[in-house]
Amino acid sequence: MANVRPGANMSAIAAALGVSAATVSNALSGKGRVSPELVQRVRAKAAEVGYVPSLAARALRTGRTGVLGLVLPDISNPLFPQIAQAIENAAANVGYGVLIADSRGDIATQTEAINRLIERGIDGMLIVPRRGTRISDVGCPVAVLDTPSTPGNTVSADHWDGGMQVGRYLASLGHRKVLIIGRSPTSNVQSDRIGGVKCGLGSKVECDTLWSEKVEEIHGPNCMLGLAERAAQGFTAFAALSDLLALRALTELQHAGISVPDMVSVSGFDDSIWSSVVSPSLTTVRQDMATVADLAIAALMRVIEADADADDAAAAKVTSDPDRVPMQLLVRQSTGAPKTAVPGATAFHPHARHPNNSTAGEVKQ
Amino acid sequence: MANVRPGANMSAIAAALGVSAATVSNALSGKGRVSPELVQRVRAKAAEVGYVPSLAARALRTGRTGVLGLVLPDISNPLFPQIAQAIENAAANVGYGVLIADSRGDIATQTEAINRLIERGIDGMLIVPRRGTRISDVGCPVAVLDTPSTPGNTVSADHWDGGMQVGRYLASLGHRKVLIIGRSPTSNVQSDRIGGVKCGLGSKVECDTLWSEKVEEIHGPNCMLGLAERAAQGFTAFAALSDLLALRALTELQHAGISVPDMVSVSGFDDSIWSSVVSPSLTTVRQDMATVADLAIAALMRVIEADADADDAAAAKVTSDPDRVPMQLLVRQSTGAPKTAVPGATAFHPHARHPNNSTAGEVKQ
DNA sequence: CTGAAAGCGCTTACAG
DNA sequence: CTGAAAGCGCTTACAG
Repeated sequence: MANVRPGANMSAIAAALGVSAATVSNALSGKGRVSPELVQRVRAKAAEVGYVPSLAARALRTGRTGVLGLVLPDISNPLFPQIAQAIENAAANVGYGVLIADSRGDIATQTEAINRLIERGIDGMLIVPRRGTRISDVGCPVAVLDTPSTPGNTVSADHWDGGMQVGRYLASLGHRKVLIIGRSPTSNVQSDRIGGVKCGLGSKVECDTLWSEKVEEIHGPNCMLGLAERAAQGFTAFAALSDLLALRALTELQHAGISVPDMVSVSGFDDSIWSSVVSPSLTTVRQDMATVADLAIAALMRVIEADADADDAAAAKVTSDPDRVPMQLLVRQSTGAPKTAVPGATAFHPHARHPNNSTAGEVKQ
Repeated sequence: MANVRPGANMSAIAAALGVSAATVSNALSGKGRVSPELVQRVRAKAAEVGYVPSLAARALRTGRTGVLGLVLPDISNPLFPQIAQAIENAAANVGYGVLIADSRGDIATQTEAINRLIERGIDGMLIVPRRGTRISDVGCPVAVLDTPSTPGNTVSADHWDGGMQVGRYLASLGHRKVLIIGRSPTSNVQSDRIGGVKCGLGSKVECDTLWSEKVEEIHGPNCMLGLAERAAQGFTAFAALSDLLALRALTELQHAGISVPDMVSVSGFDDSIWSSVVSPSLTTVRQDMATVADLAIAALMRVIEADADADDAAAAKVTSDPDRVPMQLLVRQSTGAPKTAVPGATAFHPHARHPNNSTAGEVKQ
């Protein structure tokens, strides 16, 4: 009696209409050949009694649950909300539910989480893998998200292209000495972004890369990155590979009395909610997560259908090569042309910008 | 054949052992009285063949799916990752899965999302309600998260107490003019936090409240909040009711050349990942989300069990009054004693603080 | 302590 | 175009 269904099941409808349950099933699913007129009556009755199909029964019968699993490396990952929202929506659009699992940064937990999902009988799985994880055969259709250079099974935005847009844009503003700020060289996403940035900057721009992870090994977590010194060395643009790093750069520079964008420019990646709220708002690159999600779900659906028809069994996988989704540069206030005279870190104008920095004038390139 | 189960079901195990399926079921669940020796053999066989129970079949039989629904007002809510992670973990600990649903800030979508979950046969639901939403009878056990002043069915941290800790701390530092920064006066959470802050500050401290929503109505989204002017008026501490607002305050002040915490202090709420990464790192208040989640799940379990035993049917609800979870003040670098001379917004020392602002020395009060 | 039987609600060949 | 029947894999009274 834990169930709160309005009560009516197929048999009830069938009885009420004096037909068989099979006919009700066929009428409702539109599969079997039922007379249009009967279909109408069945539909009407179903609506009348507030019929809600039992997904459990259907799952038992068909072997498909209509549920997908979403495995995240670390739910506290700032990009997670965007991913989860996009996936949930894309799945709902094709009638699927989404069960979440968190691997808490731990690879053992990731395996555990995957197994729990499998035990729940999910029809397919979306995995945002932990860095350095190889997703092996998990025994159900899998789509891997967000690591474009991983071969096979992968759906992702074109991070390299996003990087190129940033590089080109900074070069066009006249920056000649750019510091790229990444977290870890082992991240495929960050590698792709860096490659793009460098390509976009071109060979005439001097550029160096700073890994926050390495600085932290020496100075501890969330330490200063020494950006004031870099600015003094003549770097006029700081291209962070995530908004988290960009925010860190922005506040560190401001803290040191270096005005953004008057003295140096800062940009990020991901268009997280925080990037538009800070002052000055951050120039960033947005990936079309909705499209990524749609592609991932579509790929999964293809495999699931194929699995159901032919008997390819467990070996089936999402086979399409990385689907590429364009990225979009959002130019906001944290970037601008460099000063002709490279500034030291002392003299500047605190009130150089007008207090009203509405983002209404956002430019999309 | 969409199923990838290792194959063996209860009948297979029963056959292999020459016993009945009922016995296998009883042995595995530990319910029926089966001889210890037989239990051993059944367990061994199950492990040997890699038996995975069919949750679908169990659900059909028992009317319980072992799945909970998590309804979120807006997945892009910065607090969502923490909530989702805590809930997923707490649910997994009691053998439950978590299906997510996003109401995308829309109240119609929220209803839709709730219905979708119900149709999937979830055993219970956790709702982080949209502001101003009244969660009526949804036809399954419900626990409401995060709005402490909502009566009944609610589990949440003690936001009022968190506010009081901030207020007391700022007063103890010597601040005598404090600006509270909230988003919207309609938020129950924010109201509670404000009440606490004011109480903690005591009657001798002058304090004013700024609502970002109201400022934005005039100046547009993400506009400046006019904090530099407030600093000039003598406000020395800015107590934001969320880290998002705190970050906005921090960068706006820095942007205007006002040094934090040398000239003014800034604090937030929620301990989001961003608050520890910026410079100076933000003093904030952390709620013990794990405990909130545990309480919520426990309350839900209680109702679900009761529902299964007695036949209280659909009316059953989480009845316990707001469970109170303590909040924890994390003192970081964005707060300090006020300057004796209230500063104007011009002269200050850009390099007053040492570049290495490791958060290792975090103080917990 | 163990087993035979019924049934959860659906879908799917197979007859008619 | 419609129906009778079997069965997905489990659990739960009920006998023995």
